[in-house]
Amino acid sequence: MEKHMKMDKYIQLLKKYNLKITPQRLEILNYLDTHRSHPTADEIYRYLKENNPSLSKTTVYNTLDVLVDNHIIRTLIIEDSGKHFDIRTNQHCHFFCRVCKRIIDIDIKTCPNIEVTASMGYKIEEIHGYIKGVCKECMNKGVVKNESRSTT
Amino acid sequence: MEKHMKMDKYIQLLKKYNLKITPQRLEILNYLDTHRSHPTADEIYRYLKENNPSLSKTTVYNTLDVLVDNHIIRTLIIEDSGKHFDIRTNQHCHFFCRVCKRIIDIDIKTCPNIEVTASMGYKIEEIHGYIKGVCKECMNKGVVKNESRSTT
DNA sequence: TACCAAATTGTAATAATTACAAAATAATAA
DNA sequence: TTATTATTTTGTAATTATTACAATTTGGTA
Repeated sequence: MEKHMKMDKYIQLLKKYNLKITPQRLEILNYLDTHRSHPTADEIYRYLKENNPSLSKTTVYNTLDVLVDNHIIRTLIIEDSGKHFDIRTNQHCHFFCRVCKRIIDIDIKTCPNIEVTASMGYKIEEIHGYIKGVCKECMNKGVVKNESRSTT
Repeated sequence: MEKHMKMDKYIQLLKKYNLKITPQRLEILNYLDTHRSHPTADEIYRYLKENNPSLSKTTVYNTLDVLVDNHIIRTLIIEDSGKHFDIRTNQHCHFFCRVCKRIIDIDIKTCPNIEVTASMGYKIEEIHGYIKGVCKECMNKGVVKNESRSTT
């Protein structure tokens, strides 16, 4: 998709939520849409700072907060390296590879345990599933042996 | 269980993993075993400091690291308020109530998606399931309405 | 009982995030 | 098009959780 088409998409998105349209918000949305590696606020900041030296880190944090509050993006907390952000809001979980450090999207069906939990009287608003281990690419490189030990 | 019986249990546990037996480690294990509310390092520190004013926060962090490395306890990352620690290492997931802020253990069966992920070539080492919403007690107090909106 | 590796302690440093106030700007109405 | 105003952006300072590090102390063993 061409850049101005994408920007138009983000403008519509912001309008839908009654959010003001600012160049900073558009660039941050574009970054998240283009880089689906689940970046941190700092990664987004360092990249966008290149073409916009007056960008403030506070703006990045504020914008991400606003996007999360409006459910346009999701927060991911993996390990303790701070928050990561995900523009995919459909049902999926994450795999963190301890070798290559990537956070990989895993598309799954809703876990039956969720239904069980709901039926116990809990009001469910967010589901976070996160698996840690070694991804298939790193396994194929033979860095790690394959006796699965599940530390639940 | 009496205190000296419990302490004996922790001594055996530390011995099993070839860890030196120190009063600090015993007190931290006892705290985690007695307070299963998934405390943070700081909560543990502030409590134990009362009876042991010379306790250092670094010791609490070091000890928790050692216990995690030996799989005696687990780390939980809920929201962004820092790490929480859990002495239960059997298969379960967590529910975070956004009203009362408690982290509640939910005993569940292994999610079938794990098996699917493993069969795709991923080596699975840790599974973290965390649901956010409103717990049944807070729901019963009527603070929140019950139209479930699942933000997955 | 003496030794030594490991653990504990206190302080200083770091990293991620938030608070805050001043300046700039987007949306709206005249 | 311009003026108005609420919102957003910016930069700096503060905060919080955590880690680094070196000196001191201590648990386990010979």
